[in-house]
Amino acid sequence: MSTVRVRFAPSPTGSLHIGGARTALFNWLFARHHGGAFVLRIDDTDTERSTDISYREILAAMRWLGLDWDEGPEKGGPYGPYLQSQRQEFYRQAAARLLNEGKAYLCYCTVEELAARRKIAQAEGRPPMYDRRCRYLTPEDRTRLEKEGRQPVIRLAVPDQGTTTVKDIVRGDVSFDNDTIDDFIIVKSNGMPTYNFATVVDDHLMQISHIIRAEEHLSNTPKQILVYQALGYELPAFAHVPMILAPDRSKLSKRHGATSVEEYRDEGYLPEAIINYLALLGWSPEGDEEIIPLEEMINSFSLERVSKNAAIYDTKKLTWINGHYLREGDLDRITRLAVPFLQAKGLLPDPLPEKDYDHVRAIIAAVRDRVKTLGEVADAASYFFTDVTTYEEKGVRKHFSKPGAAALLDEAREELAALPQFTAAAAEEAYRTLAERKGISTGQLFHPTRLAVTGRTMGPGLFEILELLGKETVLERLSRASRWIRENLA
RNA sequence: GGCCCGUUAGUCAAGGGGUUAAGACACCGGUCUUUCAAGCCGGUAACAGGGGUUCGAAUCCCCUACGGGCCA
Repeated sequence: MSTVRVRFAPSPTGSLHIGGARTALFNWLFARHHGGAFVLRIDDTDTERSTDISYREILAAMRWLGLDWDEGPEKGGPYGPYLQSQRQEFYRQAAARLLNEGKAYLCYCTVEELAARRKIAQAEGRPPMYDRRCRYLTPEDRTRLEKEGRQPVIRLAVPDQGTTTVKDIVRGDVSFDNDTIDDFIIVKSNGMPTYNFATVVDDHLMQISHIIRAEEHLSNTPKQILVYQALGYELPAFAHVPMILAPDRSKLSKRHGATSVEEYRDEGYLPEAIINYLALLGWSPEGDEEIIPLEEMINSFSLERVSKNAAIYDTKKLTWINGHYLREGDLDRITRLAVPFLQAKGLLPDPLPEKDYDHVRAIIAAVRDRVKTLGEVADAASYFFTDVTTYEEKGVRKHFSKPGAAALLDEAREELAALPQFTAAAAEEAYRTLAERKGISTGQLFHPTRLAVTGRTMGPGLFEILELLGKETVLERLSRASRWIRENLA
């Protein structure tokens, strides 16, 4: 079996978006499944749009997701450099060879001329393809055109008959008639290679065995195959994975809300949740499981089980998966990840004093069952770190408005104040005894207390909250609530 | 416009000639509970349309529609 080598080749023109991350993940899973190499290559040939910030963001996002590359930027490898902008010499050589062998030619037509001819062709109902007029230029023509100061492009001499078939692992054989492919440009007038050319040269030089990429590249593949053939390169295997679309079925873009990995990270999604969700978008394991540990993903991943149809990106399931990992994840790790979110809201000092860590961890343990993201942890836990100044209106109506509500809180406060050991169990016992003595239901006592100490009607178990808050705070909040009721509801 | 790909519930998605057409998210109901979640139990909901082929089509073929992509 020949070695599996795959690559992910993003353009550094923005942050790593969900679609790119999914493509990267499929490549990564395929490589890990086969014990092959996952290569990261940066397609920065578009010097206008490529930025260093984007480059760094993409690398950071890949690392954050855990998609480590075996060869690539900041890592190196035997087939570098891994930035296309630094590989000009390879493209130049390949193009020169094609020119020499008569498989490519210089074209002096200007963009304006081309546009004009295209317009005419369309008006006459002909396909707007390049008419190949420079393919058969005489040396005299060429000198004349060059004297005019024209900067030539290099075009591939495409056969005008026959078909080119893409053998695609996901979609089967897809054929294109060669006469629908024009003599496309492989090197621009500024000397830069086009995508269809550079990618072939690099994939060959880097010994890529399987090209796994988004479906939008399927239509470009016959052109690339023609380049492979002209250059005498062996063809890799192709696998075009379906696109990820926005809820309105259009291409995913910024106007659809969060679409980049960074944004999800900042909202408090866990990398393993994003990986898990993305894996399920376009691929399905054989069983019924939706929560799939990474190991198992690697074991069971195969391109044969990648679906053909585009998927609409919907965050509801992602959020559910995230909630799952938040609940099940190692508590220390979740705590470490949650702390920055609490600090960002000003609920915790930065850095967090070592002595406070256990307390914070206990709070995270109490609230993480009822939230879906780390961002929500901060909301859910706010009253542990800041005073309660307002009470949820619905709760006030239900629990504070009854006659005697304030007196009841006072009474409860007395009981708690008398406790020698302020623990959840002791508080609960005191409360149950008090409720019984007063002949009221436990709820009639529990609900107003919860509202008094948290300002809310929902949350973790009441006595867990009391213990976490500590005696002093609880007593203080009970008196404050009692006072508030007398002042506002009397 | 030409070429290419696709179409199973709101969403992901299994199923590839014979199935009561899986499962998950979401939604709704029940249960548990001091609340809210989680968990558990249950429910609503789908083969784009039309022609073939076949004893039999979600599954194979053709057309149409719709969606998407590529080329400028």
